[in-house]
Amino acid sequence: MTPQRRAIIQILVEDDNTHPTAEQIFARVQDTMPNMSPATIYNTLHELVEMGVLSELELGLGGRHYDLIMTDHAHLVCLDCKRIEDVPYDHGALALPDEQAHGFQVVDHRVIFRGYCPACALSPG
Amino acid sequence: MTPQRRAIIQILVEDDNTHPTAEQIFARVQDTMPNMSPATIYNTLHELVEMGVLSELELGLGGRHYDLIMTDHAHLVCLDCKRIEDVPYDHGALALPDEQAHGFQVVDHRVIFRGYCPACALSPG
DNA sequence: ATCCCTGCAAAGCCTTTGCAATGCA
DNA sequence: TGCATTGCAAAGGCTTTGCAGGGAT
Repeated sequence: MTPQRRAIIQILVEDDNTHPTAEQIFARVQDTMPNMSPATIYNTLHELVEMGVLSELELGLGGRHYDLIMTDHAHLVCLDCKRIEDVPYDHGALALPDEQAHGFQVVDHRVIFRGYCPACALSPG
Repeated sequence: MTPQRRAIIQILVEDDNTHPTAEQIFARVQDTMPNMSPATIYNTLHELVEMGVLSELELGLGGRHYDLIMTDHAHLVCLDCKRIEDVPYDHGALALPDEQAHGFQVVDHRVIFRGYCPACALSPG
């Protein structure tokens, strides 16, 4: 547990629910540790994912977002401005029937709702 | 409708359910049109997505996969070998309650089941 | 003749890698 | 002291852009 890792985790805890990308985390961490390298960010994020503390999300927005694992939830994304919201979701609610599982051991599933946020629904573009 | 577009569409129709990436399509199209440029692939795919013929999938596998829109289905991915399977899924089955929608106009949602295919479940790594 | 599409080449963005130096335990 | 971690710099993969040539209508 190094200062670098503490700083990264702190950003994730403070900015919970912004779902930052590695790049955004990198940008923010510059404030306190201006010469942290990208490699450190990526290393740390991967380890935290490995440890099960973070989840890495691909939401169809063209980047990888990192999310502290707090509770069961799905994501709601604005296809226009890329805003991301958490929504409550019970992962027990949806199961893949055995006969459709192709013999897979299913470990989890993810749900993404896509649409337009209030602002973008009014003025598309 | 140019020969290039026909070739790309044909690959998608023939290889339905392999969910190729742009790169994979690019590689395959070389067989018949060796000097098609990447730009053409990407342009065409984007247009087809725009037209609603294809959907672009980010499945957490680190690339963008293209899928002919035939029928309602979800995706099942192997976290190890990255195999992708279609599974039947009724998109009417899951709805986001208004009070959780943050005012969004929800247009659709996507479901990804994650797990390990039979081969990878036996010999992980 | 016009306009859209193509190929080419280069740049771009994000991420990963290799290696030497650092510093934590 | 020893070993994991860091920073740096460079490379890598994939995608996008700009521009000029070419084909189709």
